[in-house]
Amino acid sequence: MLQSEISDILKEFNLKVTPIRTTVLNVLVHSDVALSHADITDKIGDESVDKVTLYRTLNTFNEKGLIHKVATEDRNWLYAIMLKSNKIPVSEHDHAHFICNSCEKIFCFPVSQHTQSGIASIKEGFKVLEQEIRLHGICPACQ
Amino acid sequence: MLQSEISDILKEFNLKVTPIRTTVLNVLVHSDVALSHADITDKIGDESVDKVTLYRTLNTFNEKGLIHKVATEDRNWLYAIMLKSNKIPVSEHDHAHFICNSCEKIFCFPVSQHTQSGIASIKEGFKVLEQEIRLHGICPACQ
DNA sequence: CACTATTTGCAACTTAGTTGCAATGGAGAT
DNA sequence: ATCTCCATTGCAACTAAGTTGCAAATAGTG
Repeated sequence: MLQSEISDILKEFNLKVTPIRTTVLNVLVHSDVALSHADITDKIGDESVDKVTLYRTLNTFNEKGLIHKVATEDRNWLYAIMLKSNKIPVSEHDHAHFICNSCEKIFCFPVSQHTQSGIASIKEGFKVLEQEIRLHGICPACQ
Repeated sequence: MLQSEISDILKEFNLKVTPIRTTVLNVLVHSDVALSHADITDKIGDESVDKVTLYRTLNTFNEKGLIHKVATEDRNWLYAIMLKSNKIPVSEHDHAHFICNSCEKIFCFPVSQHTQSGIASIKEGFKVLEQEIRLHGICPACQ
C-alpha cells in the first residue's frame, strides 16, 4: 500500500495526517492479526514512539471507527483494522476473532449475516444489538 | 441453596472446604450475572476478605473448572459459575455472554450444539476447539 | 507567514493483579 | 482427640498496563 493511500484513509476519517499516525496505521494495515500496544511498539522499532502517544493514537483510531479493540484473555488490548477487499477500512459491529492456542495470534474477520441469524434470538427477552464471536483453536500456520 | 450443598460442590471439584471458599462460592452461586473482584468484595461485605486471597480463590475455582473468567471491555475480569438446572456446576467451553448496554451486567448461558454448528467452519484452515459468543444489547430488566 | 486548535512528549499517577514469605488451618492417619 | 503435613491465607511490597495534566511542537487553513 502506498503512503498516499494511508494519508487518504486518515483524511477520510477526519484525522490530521501526522508522522505518528501514518506510521501506526501503516503497521496495522500490513498486519493480518490483531496487535498489542507492545507489538506495535516493536514493529515501529527505531524511531521510538512515546507510549502515551501510541495509546492516544490507538484510542483515537478506535473512536473514529478506523480500528477496533479486542480485550484478550490476559487482559490486554489488541488493535486491528478491518479492510474490505478494496483496502478501504470498514467499521463493523459484528465480527469474529480467532485466537490461536499455539501462537496466540488473534485473527479478525467479518461474519456472514447468515451465521449471525442463528444466534440472534438466543434467549427470550434479550435484545441483541451487536455481537462478537470468539473462537479458540489452531490457526493454519500452526497445524 | 443449603450450606452443605456448597461444601459438596467444593468437594466434588477436589477443593478443601474453607470459610472463604464457601463464602465466595455462595456469592457466585446466588448471582445470575458475572461478578468482578470488586463486586464480590462488596457482596461479602463485613467479614472482609484479603484481596490477594480472593484473587487466588477465584483463580483456583477457574483452574478447576468450577467457574470461568470473562475479560470485559474495560479490561477487568468477571467471574461466573454456570449451573445446570439441578444446581450442579458444569464446566463448559462453549457458552455465550450477554452484555447489557444499559446496566452493563453480564449474563452467561450455555449455547446449544445446534447454534454452535453454524459457526464451526467459519474459515478454511482454522481448527476451532472452543468458542465464546459475546452479545451486546438490552437485557429484559432494562427494556 | 501567521494563527489556532490539535497533537505530542514527559513525568507522575492510578489501579488491577502478582509474588514471596511467614503464619494458619483442614483433613486424613494414628 | 491429637498429630502431622501440605494447602490455604494474610500482609507488604512489587509489576505492568494504561491514564492524567501540562507545556511544547506542529498540521492545516487563510
